[in-house]
Amino acid sequence: MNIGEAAKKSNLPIKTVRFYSDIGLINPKTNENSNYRIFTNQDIEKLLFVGKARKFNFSIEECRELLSLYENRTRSSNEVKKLTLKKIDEIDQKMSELNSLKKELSRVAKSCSGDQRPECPIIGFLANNKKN
Amino acid sequence: MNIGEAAKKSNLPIKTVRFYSDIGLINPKTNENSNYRIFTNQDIEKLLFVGKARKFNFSIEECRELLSLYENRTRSSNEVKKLTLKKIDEIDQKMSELNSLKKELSRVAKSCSGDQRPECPIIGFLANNKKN
DNA sequence: CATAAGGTCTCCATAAGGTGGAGAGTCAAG
DNA sequence: CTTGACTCTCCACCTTATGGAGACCTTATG
Repeated sequence: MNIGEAAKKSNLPIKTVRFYSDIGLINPKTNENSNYRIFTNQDIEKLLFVGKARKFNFSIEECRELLSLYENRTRSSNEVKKLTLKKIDEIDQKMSELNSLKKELSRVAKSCSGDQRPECPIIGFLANNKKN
Repeated sequence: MNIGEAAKKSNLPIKTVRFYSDIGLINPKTNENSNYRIFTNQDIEKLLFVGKARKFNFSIEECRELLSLYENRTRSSNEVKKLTLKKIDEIDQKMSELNSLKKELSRVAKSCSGDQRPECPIIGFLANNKKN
């Protein structure tokens, strides 16, 4: 099938499918006459796989890795699990960063009267390099 | 002072200071002879301000806005507070996204034996386009 | 058969927020 | 004067796409 149908079936924008093909995440064949990309059902499966993995915050390179594990019938589930646990760790880290961020911002926001006067503890906080 | 000292004092990489200067976030004077940038203490303050705001997830454009509020002695604290509350909202949203992401990943990771066998529910999960 | 509409192609630009390197100019010390 | 350390500008690259231009292909219709 052509790229339009492939895009529809994989729920990805055409541009994205073309991009994934450009970077070799998938390798559709090429019609020698028209130069059109030709997608198989297997390509669609891979696109769906990648689409999902991307939604789950796996990077393109991780997707590439997962795809090769996906294709490798002799790989151990261990490798896949390791990648997943690493991803969970990253999410944890990100969340705790965001959490402390939020705490500090909430604190300064609370201390700001938010009125018409120019005095603002938030600005003071951001400008103060000595503490915090 | 020159850019090297400015970078040290503001705890930013030289390249970043130059970048901020290029995009007009700060506007150091220029030595006409050497073409070197000349930074004042006020420039350092601004750099520290931006450095901190960036850490707190304010975008460059938001930093630009904050800087102009910072410099504007007649602005109301209201405007600053509004920007901060918006930022807190964004953080909340991001956190809840990450949270559901983590839940799903944890679930599939838990269901994976992580051994030498190739059977892996994670791969199955990512490959399955029909449900979840 | 010609033409029009719609698909597809490649190439380039843009986004954010920088980072890295090349090659040239500047400055201060020995 | 030379050496080394700084700094300059300009360009490319990173990630993950997205948007448009201009050209080519395919299919349907008159």
